[in-house]
Amino acid sequence: MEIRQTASGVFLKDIEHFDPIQIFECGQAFRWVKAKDGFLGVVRGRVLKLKEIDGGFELQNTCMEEFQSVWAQYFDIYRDYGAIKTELAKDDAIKAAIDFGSGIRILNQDFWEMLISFIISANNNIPRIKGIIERLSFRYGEKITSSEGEFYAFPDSLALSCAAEEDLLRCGCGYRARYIKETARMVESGEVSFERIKDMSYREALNLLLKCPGVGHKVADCVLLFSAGKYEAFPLDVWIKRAMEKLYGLNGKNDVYIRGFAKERFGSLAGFAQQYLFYSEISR
DNA sequence: TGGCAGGGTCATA
DNA sequence: TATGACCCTGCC
Repeated sequence: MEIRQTASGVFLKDIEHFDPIQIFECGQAFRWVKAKDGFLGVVRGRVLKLKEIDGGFELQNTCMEEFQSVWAQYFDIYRDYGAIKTELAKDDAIKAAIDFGSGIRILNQDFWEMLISFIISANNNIPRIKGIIERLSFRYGEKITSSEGEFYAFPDSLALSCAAEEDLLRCGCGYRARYIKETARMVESGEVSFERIKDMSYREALNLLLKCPGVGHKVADCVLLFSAGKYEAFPLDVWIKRAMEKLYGLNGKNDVYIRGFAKERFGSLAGFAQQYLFYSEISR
């Protein structure tokens, strides 16, 4: 892989296991949109454009310094996905899913944004989840003016803890409005924070997150996997259940059993397995 | 055009 | 441990 500064950004050449469509559509991110000549994302108060050119990818509206301090970690650039896939593919059943989503990477996203985004995701569909997040950002987030136009950052915890429930309802949050407000308060008070979560074991972190209203096992696993590097997390949703039933004959087994099965089979790589299975399943 | 299902969670029994 | 309700809206 070669990384170099260009006039318009940072160019990545010969990067393996990297497919923007798969990365942005494997269920982990809600704020990337397809533009006419690439992808536009609002990430940590910044707007990034990702464009495929000359057999590589250019990250526009950024520089080398910011690449090293922000984007390399965000895109998980330095992780050896080849090794992960080789290890997981020892299990024949998941091989096809890995080949299908071979360009997936697990993004390192903002803890607070993931927490609220996945509370919103409960019993909801993806287009609507994205719409709610956009409206919350527009209503409560900082405006970002970039060469690509005007965007709005994801609102901070103070903004949402102070928001009127009525206004959250107007953004389309529905019954999740009070969960968002209360969880925002818990984050604002420091009761729940990335600082605490990051140094905890997976199990401890899970138990802390479960104290937040609107956060069950699945939502907590998403937050831990997508923002805290807890790769043993295995978010178990209806899609993954379907995939696991088909691949491993787990029909009729309950969530506890399926999670135990995944832990046994995928171990510390369970989160990566989940992403390959999810993307493969929703793409059928 | 109406009715269903949707990246689950929570309360109740 | 198992059901049903739940805001709202895409989508068939």
